Amino acid sequence: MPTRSPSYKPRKMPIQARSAHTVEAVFHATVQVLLALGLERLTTTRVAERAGVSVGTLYQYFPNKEALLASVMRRHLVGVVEQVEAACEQTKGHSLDAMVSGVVDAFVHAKLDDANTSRALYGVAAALGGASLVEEMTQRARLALCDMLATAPGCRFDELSIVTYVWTAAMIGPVQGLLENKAPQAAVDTVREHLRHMVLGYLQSVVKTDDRMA
Amino acid sequence: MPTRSPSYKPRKMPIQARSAHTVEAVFHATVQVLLALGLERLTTTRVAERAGVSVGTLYQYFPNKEALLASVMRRHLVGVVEQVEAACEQTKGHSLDAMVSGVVDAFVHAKLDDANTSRALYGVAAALGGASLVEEMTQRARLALCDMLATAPGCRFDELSIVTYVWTAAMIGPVQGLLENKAPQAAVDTVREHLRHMVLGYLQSVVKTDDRMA
Amino acid sequence: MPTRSPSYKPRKMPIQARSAHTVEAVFHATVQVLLALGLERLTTTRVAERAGVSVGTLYQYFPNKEALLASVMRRHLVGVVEQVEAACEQTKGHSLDAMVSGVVDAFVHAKLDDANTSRALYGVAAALGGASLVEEMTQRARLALCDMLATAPGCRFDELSIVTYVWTAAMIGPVQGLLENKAPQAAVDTVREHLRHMVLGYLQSVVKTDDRMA
Amino acid sequence: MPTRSPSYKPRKMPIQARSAHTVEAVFHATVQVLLALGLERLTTTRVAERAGVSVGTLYQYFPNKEALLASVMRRHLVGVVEQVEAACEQTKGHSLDAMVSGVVDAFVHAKLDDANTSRALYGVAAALGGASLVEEMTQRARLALCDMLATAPGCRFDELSIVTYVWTAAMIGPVQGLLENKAPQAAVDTVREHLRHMVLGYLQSVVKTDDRMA
DNA sequence: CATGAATGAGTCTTCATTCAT
DNA sequence: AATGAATGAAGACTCATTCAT
Repeated sequence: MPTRSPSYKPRKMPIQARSAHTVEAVFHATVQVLLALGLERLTTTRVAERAGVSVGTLYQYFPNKEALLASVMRRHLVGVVEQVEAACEQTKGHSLDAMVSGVVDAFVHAKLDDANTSRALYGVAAALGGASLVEEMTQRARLALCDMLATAPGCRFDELSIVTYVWTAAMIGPVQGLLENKAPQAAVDTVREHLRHMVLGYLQSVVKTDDRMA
Repeated sequence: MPTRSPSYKPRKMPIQARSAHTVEAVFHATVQVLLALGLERLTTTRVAERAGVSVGTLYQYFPNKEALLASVMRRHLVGVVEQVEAACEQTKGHSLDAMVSGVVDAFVHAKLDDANTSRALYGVAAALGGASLVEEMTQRARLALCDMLATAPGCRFDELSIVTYVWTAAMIGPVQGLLENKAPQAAVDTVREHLRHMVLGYLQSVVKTDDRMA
Repeated sequence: MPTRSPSYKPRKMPIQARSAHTVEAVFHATVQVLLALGLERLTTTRVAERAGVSVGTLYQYFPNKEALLASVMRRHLVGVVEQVEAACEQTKGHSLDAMVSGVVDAFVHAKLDDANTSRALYGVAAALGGASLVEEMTQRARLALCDMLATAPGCRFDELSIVTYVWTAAMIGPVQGLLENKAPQAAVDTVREHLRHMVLGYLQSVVKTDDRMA
Repeated sequence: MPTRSPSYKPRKMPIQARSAHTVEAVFHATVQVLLALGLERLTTTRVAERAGVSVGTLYQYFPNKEALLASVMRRHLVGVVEQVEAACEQTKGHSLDAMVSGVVDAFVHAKLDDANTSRALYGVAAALGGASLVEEMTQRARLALCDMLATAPGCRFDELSIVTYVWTAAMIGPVQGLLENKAPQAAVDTVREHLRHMVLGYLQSVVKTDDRMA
């Protein structure tokens, strides 16, 4: 019987690569099943099949169904939030108008870019009891918005936390509807334009402008 | 206060009233179970128990679980939409500001007034595949908004359907969050105030004013 | 408070007439439901509905579902057996040929005359545990056949009970198939002709003829 | 006989054999339950229990209760039909008498050999709406009979399809009764003898003999 | 007697999860 | 690590039967 080789990380790359590939396949399969059959009929077996692995393997990577869904959700949300954060970072110090355009565009773009996943995940959040995941991501976004707004030249906001709350919460609905084709004429650009107007109009009506002298 | 009639036929309850009472109890129980256990663990048996009737009875009034949920949903949505429609009707011909205040207040009021149901039903819509119910009610609300906006003195809106779409879709998120205590400080009045500003700011930035004088 | 009138049979006729009418309606409805939905989906409620009465009323006339089915079954079988018995009676003393023709024709006629009921009841017998009903009716028919065969001039049968058993059992299948359109060409007359040949051929090959001398 | 290989991987049972074993157990259990409790009280759970597996396992092999019953049915019918087909094949070119004896004996033997299953399945066909299964198997048998009869020396049959129809349909009843002990004296051999006489008598009375000589 | 709402035990079927191979 | 057969608790829904009106 040969002694165990002392190398604790044998074939590290290939194995990790395989893992990564499997996880990727499972994520993709989850979205596919969600899209094709809905959350109601999403079963772990079905996902595994679609991913080309066995259920057992799926359970090697995710402790249970809920964790799987949460993972998919998290991945999507992180992607969206990161784009929003980037937009916030980039428009720091610019005009309110530029900020709003940047953020709204980033959000719409992030959602539509990954439209299938967005659509698939609609409804999953609610099923994930508490939805603290969404809460967490929303917080991150709001924090970024806060930081950005603080750099708006000549602007000051009372109740900043409410402002970011309303902004984020109000922005989601119209975009979600876009994904479901509930928006009239499916005019993505038009809706984005309107969203910009809405948010900008909102901010302007609650901002305290530093009076112009000095 | 009239004395009770001698009740010469002591039917415990008129047959029709009994039915109505049962349905009412089931509706109420559904919301209770939803609130206490969530959609995931909402069983028809559980609902029936909570309602103080047998499953069989429940199935005498609702063909299946989905129909039950849809009924509860519809009832709630109709209630909300009707209040919005009433607000629209009442502010016809008034200023944009009055319209926005009226509608926003009506919506917030309707939702918070029936807060438990609202909270309970969050997530149910998604589970009701297609959710054409929500769609239908949203249409009604948007139609009412159209009619109302058409009477705003000196105002004209291009893309009215988009305007009502964005308005309704944007208004829902912040209010829903309010119900879930996701809003900071839980300041209902403040959020309502902000919503008014947001919608008004939005409308003003997309309206074409008849600058007839000058 | 008037004393009970001593007449023990008040409104006898009308009531019995109503009863008879109700029973009739229920019988008819049972067959209809059986034909339309099959035994599997035959429910007492459904039968009552179709009969235009309430379930409660149905249960006033039949103690339970099984009894209802047994009643319908019995009625049908009695009808058929009686026709066979009559045919037996009428051909007593005639030739074997005449007997066979008489019985086969009577049986086929009885079944096809009440074809809907026959079709509907196929399968019910098996569900009526034991099917002692069928057994009972078959006995009656066989007894009649015995009596009749005993009068066939110049014929004697060993194992008469086996003969009647085989005769009855063999005759049923082909006729049942006729009802279900399983017979080729749906040629009722041809099948009947063949049945006659079959039974006659059978009897002739097992009969002991009294040698012709006087 | 080779010695068992050292079995270096003591799999309790090769995976395929396990499946086959499970299916076999379920089939057997179905018949047992049918015999002991009847179709009415046959539950998938009950069958699974009797088979020593869980319901879930049963459903891994049969999509639903109906399919299970149909499988058991088909298996039985195929077994019977194959024996009839074999008998037909073997008596090709022989005398009518030999043909009839061969087929009748084969049928009776097949049924009685698998008597439990036969008894159990009585009544199942009717519950399997449409019962196209029985129809299908009957067709196979009739086809074989056709082929066989075509080789009877000096015999020609008009309406061959009717002949095979009547033959098969008539043969079933008496044998089924035998299984249920409805035949008097339970004299299997006697009934078989009678069946032979019946069928032979039938065929002789409808055959057109080539009276080539004379 | 008629009615039909209520009952609840009993069925079929699904699916998350485990574990022997 | 991978596999996928096995598990069995749980849920949706039905329906024979009863009984208050």
